[in-house]
Amino acid sequence: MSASTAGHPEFLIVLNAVIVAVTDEAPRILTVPYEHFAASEIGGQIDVGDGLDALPSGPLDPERDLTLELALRNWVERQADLSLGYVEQLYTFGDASRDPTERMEGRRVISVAYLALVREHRPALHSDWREWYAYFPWEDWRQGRPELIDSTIAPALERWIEGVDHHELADTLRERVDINFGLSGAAWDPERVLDRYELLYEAGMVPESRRNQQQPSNLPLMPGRPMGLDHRRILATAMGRIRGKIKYRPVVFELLPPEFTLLQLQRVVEALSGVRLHKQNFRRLVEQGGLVASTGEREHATGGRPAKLFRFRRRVLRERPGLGVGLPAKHQ
Amino acid sequence: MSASTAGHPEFLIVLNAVIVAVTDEAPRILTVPYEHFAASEIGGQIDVGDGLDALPSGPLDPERDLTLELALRNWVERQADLSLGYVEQLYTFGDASRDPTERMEGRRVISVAYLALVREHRPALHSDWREWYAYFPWEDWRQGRPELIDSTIAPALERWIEGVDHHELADTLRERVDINFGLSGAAWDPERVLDRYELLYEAGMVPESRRNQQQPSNLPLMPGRPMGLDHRRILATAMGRIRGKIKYRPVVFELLPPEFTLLQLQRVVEALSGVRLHKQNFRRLVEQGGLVASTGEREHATGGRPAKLFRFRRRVLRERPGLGVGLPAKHQ
DNA sequence: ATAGTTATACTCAAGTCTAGTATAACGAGA
DNA sequence: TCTCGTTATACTAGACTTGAGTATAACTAT
Repeated sequence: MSASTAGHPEFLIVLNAVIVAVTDEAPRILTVPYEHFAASEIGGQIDVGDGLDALPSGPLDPERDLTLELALRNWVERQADLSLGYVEQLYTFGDASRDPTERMEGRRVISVAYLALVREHRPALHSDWREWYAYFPWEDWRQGRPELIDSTIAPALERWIEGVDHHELADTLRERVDINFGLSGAAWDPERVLDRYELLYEAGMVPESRRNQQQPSNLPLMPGRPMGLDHRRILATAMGRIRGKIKYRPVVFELLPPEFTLLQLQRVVEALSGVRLHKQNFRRLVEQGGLVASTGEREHATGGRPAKLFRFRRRVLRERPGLGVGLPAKHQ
Repeated sequence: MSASTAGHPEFLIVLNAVIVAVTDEAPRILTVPYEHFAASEIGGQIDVGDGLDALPSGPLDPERDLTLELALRNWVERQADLSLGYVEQLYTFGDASRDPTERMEGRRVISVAYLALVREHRPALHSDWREWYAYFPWEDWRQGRPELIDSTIAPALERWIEGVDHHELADTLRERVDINFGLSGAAWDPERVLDRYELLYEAGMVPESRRNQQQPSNLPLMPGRPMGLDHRRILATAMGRIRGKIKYRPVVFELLPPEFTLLQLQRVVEALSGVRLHKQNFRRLVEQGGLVASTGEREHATGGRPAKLFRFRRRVLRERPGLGVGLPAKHQ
C-alpha cells in the first residue's frame, strides 16, 4: 500500500450540492462562479476557463462535521443563507482525473454530491439561480422534440461513429446513441440525462471533454453552458434522479408552496421531466391517488375559472407505499 | 477550517462490496470474518464482538487506483479471485460514529459501498457465501408473511412506542412502523429494507445499536445475524436497491447462466424480491416484453415436462427503454 | 400404465390509460 | 352587459394491462 509524504494517503472530501427550485415553470439550480474555488495560480496553465459556473461546494471537516448530510446543511446554510428541506445523497465521484488542482497539491479529491429541493428562491451573495435547461438544452421536450437533436446532435454522433474503426464497437455505440437520444424509432426516456451527456462527452462534443487532454475533434460543440470540473456530470445525475424519483415518491411537493392548484403542480412536474402531460389524466391520477386534499379555498388569479387549492396529504404515505405523481408517459 | 497533526485533514477511503449471487433459490453475499480488518488491539476494549461477519472491504490507494470502481474490481479480483460483472455504486457512509477504530487512530473513515452481481460461486479463501435472509429473516415473504413479524417485531415496536413520552413523536413513529412493516392494513413494500432495519436499530432491537453506547433496552433482540461496523446497514441498502432495480432494468440476467428456463428466472426474481409471483402472468410479462428469446433447446432435468431454454435479448434495450422483469406485485 | 411434476396455452373479468368531448366559471374588453 | 379568451373540471369510449384462474401437454419415476 503506497502512501504520501505524511505516511498516510491524503484525501480531501468535498461535498457538492445540486440545489433545485422551480420558478416560472423552469427548474433552476444554485450556481457559484468557478473561480471561487479554483486555486488562483492554476488559471493560466490549465484551460479550465474563466466565467464558468460551478456547483456550491464545501469541504468536510473531520473534526466538526459528524455526518456528511449535516456538514452539507450547515455549510449551505452559512454560505448561501438557505435552509435545505429535502436532501438526498446522489453519487460519489472519485476519479483521479476529475480535479486539475489535485495534481499540484498531491492529494486526491473525493467529492460526494447531494441533491436538495428547496422552495424559496432568495438570491444569495456570490451565487445565481440558473435554469437547468441552459446546461442541457436537448433535455427540454415541452415544446416538442427539440430541433437541435435532429439538426445537430444526431448527424454529429453519426459522423463520430463512422470514424470508429472497430466494427463491433461502432455497432454498440450506435445502439447506445439510438436508445439514449430516441433515434431510429426508440422512445425518449427523460431519465437518461447522464447517459446522453456521457455520449456527447465521449464524442468530444462538449467543452469539458476537450479540456481534459483529449485529441482535437472536428465535431461541433453542442450548445449548452459548460461547468467547471465535472459539475455538469453531477447536474446530469441529479436531473436523472429527480425525473425518476417523482414517479414513485411524492417529492415534487418539496418544490411547491403549501397550497397550490393542480395546474401549478402539473407545471412543476412538466418542468422537471421536460415533457408535457395530458391535463385531465394528470388530475385523475393525482386526485384518485389520494396525494392531495382540497383546502376548500380557490385561487382567482388563474386567468380563467378559479381553481381549487390543494395541499399535499401526508397521510397517503401510509395508505399506499411509495406513490409518486404518476407520469402518464404520454404527452398532451 | 480545522486540521489534523499533519496540517491536512486525514481521511481513509474504504471501498465496501456487497457481492451477490443466487444459488439454490437463495440470494447469497460474500462475507469475510470481521477480525480480518478490525485492528487487533481494539478487540477487547470495544464490544465489536468476535465471530462477526463483515463485507469484503479494501482501501482506496490514491496513487494507484485511478477510479473508485476500478479500485474495487482490482481489489476484489486479487483478494477473492472473483471477476465482477455488473457493478453499481450504492451509497457513501461517512458518519463519525461508524468506525470504532477511527477514534484510536485519529482519522476519519469514509466508506463507499458498491453492489456487484456475479454468476459464479467459487468459494474463496477466508470468505463465505451466506444467504442474505440469514441477516434479515423478516424480509423473506416467499412462504407467506413471516410469523416473526406479528409474533415478535410488531409487539416489541409497540412497546417501544408506548415508552416514548412526546406524543407527536410517538404518532410519527407509529406511522413509520405501520408503513414499513405492513401493519394496520398497510401494504408490504419489499424495497423498504433499510427503513425497516433503521427502525429496529433505533428501537435498540438489533445488536449493532446496543454496541454503540446506547442505553440498555428491555426490548428483545431480533433474530438475524448481526455484522461488524455498519455493514448490515450497507447490506440493507443493497437489498432495497436490487429489489427496486429489477423492476425497471434487466439486471437479473447478470445472476443467471446464459441459458435458463423461465422458471429459473422466476425463482431468482422471487428470491431477490422475497415474494412469490403468479407463474403464468410472470411468463407473459417476460415474453411479451421481449426480454428473452428461445434458444430452441430444452432443459430435461426439470422433473416434469421439459422446459424451453431462453437467453436474454440484449436488443430489448433499444426497443423499450428501461424495462425490467415486471414484478406483478401480487403473489401466487 | 399411473402418479407426480412441470410447462404452456388460453380465457375472462376487472382495472387502468389514452385521448377525447362537453360543460362550467371566471376576467377583460367591446 | 355581452362576448371572447382562458382555465377548470366532469365524463366517456376504446385500447390495453393485470390478476386469477382453467385446461391441456409433456416429461420422469415407480
